[in-house]
Amino acid sequence: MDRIDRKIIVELQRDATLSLARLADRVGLSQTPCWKRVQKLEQTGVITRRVALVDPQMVSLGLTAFVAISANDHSPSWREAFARGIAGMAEITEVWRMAGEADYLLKVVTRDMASFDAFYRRLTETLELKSVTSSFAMERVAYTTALPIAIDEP
Amino acid sequence: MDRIDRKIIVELQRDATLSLARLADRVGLSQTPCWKRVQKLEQTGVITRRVALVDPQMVSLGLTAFVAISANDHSPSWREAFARGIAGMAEITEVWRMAGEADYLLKVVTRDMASFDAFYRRLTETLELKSVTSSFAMERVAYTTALPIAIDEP
DNA sequence: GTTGAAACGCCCTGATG
DNA sequence: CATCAGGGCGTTTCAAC
Repeated sequence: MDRIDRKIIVELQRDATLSLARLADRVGLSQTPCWKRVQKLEQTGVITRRVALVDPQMVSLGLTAFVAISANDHSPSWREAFARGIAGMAEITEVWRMAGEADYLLKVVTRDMASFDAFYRRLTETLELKSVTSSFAMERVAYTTALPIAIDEP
Repeated sequence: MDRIDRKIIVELQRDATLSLARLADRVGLSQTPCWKRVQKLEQTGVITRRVALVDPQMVSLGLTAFVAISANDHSPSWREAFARGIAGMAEITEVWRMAGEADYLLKVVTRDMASFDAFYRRLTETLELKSVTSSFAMERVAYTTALPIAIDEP
C-alpha cells in the first residue's frame, strides 16, 4: 500500500466509473500495472464493492433518524436476538456498537414520520430494549462515502 | 418511476458493476429499454454517482465518531462560518442538521484517538460552538449505502 | 515498472416490428 | 416494449523490453 495505491483509492471513491486509461493517467501509471493494482485492492478487501448512490429525496425516503439503543441485558443470547432482529429491517442502514451511554446507534431511513413510527413499533416489539432514543435529521448538509485517505502520510 | 425502475435501483445499489445484459435480465427487460431507464435515472438525479466503497480498517481509519454540536448562536453568519469551517475537514464524512437537542450531528472518521483529538482541537478552534459531545463507535455491526426501496408499494 | 497488441465483451446507437 | 445488427470503446491478457 503505497502512494499510488492511495491515489487509486481516492479516485475510485469519488468516481468508480472512471475508465482504466483515465485512472492510470491520473495516478501516473500505465494501464497494465494500474489494472493489476486495482485487482489487488479488490482481492485483498481494501475495495469492498462498487455501488450506485441514490438521492433519498428522489425515492421518497426523506426521513433519516439516528436511534440510540441500550440493551436490556448484555448476554450473548440478547446479542443474537438483536442480530436476528435487525437483520430483517431494511430501514436500518447502519448499526454501530458504541462506547458510552448507548449500546448501539442505528441509522434509520424511512419515507416519513408515519413510516418511522411503524418501524419504531416493530423495533420495540421485536427486541427487548432498556431504552430507545430517536433523533431526527432535518437536512443532510454533507454526505460522502469517501474515507479521508491521506495520500502523503502512511 | 415504476416497479422496474425500482428494481434497477435495488440492483445497482447492491452492485454497480453489473453489466447491462445481466441487469436487464434481472429486471425482466431487454437491453435497450433497460439502458434508457438507467440513463434517465442518472440524468434525473435519482442515481447520483457510482463509487467504490473501502474497508476503513484496511486503510487504517478504524475510529468512527459521532459528534453532536450545538451552535453558539443561530445567525446566518454563524451558518456561513460553519459551512466554511467543515468544508475543509476531510475527516467529517457526514453532516446532519438535527431536530432536538443538538443542532448538528457529524460523522467523523479518523485513524485513532490521537488523530481524533487533533481533529477535535481543530474543530473547536475553528468554530464557535456552545457544546460538543463526541460518541465513539466500537464496532461497525452493519453498514450499507443501499436505501430501503420497496419494489411493490410506490 | 514500460510499451504494443490482440481478443473479447460490453456499451451505445440505430432500424425494425 | 422486443429483437437484430453494427461500430467503437474498454477491459483483460499476453508478449517483449
